[in-house]
Amino acid sequence: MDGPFEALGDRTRRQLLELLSTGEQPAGALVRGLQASAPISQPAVSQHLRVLREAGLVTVRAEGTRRLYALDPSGLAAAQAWLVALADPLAPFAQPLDALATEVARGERARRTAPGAAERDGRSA
Amino acid sequence: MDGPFEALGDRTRRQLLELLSTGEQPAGALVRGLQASAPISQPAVSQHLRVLREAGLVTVRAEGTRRLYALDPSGLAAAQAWLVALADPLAPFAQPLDALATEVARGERARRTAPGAAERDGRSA
DNA sequence: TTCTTTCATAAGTTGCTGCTTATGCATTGG
DNA sequence: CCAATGCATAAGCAGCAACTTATGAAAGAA
Repeated sequence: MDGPFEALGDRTRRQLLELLSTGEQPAGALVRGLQASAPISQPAVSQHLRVLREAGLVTVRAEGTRRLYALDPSGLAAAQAWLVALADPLAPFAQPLDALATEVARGERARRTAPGAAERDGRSA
Repeated sequence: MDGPFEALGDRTRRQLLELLSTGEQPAGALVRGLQASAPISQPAVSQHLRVLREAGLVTVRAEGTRRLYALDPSGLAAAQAWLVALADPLAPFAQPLDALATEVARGERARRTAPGAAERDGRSA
């Protein structure tokens, strides 16, 4: 299991990504976040995070005794690129990443323009 | 197995979608298309097509004794919508389809307008 | 130091998923 | 009519993927 789509194929992992969409979070917070929906063990979450990491969908950063996870835009862009290439017959699957990178970059810029978006960690609202 | 991402999680099914990106095709052509890459049986392909259909990623149309398959844009848009919503903290997962539709539509237009000269103002990547 | 917290890994089990062969059901053609 | 083509479904099986409990390593607190 290596690709982004294989990682995205699991519901629990998608839920993890949704939790991370609010910003960088330690593994423990993610465990509690998932447990709010359904009973799951800490090792199970750790294994899911490993899959997401190897798929390039999240990044990890050690801070003290905690591991801070965050979305990896490049991995998400790769997945989006593939979907965009599918819908567009003009773009073959040679190097869809370029075309998508443009698309994503534009979205980024548009989003940065809007004020107020900086989250440190902390509990979700 | 019901969602689009579950369906996209399989490599063979993604290959089927790539084959369909060139346009509507009968099941038999898809079988031969896959068999060009790796040995696979006709029933296996039929089962994969069933999954894609139930996930809303492809549509079927009977014509005589053939079944013509085609990409289902709505299903693909739904998957894209989710990915875009992820990268955009401002858009919760309430109705991400609207926001994404806009984004995707813009990309479509941009691509159709200038096939090849995409990076006029963008920085190199 | 020892205890606690935070997280990853090891090992083992179970259920689902994707594959196969065999078969059935339409549609077309002789 | 019967045969052939095109595709779906049935049944069964092997492999993997996700889960569990148990354990260990690293960093801070007492």
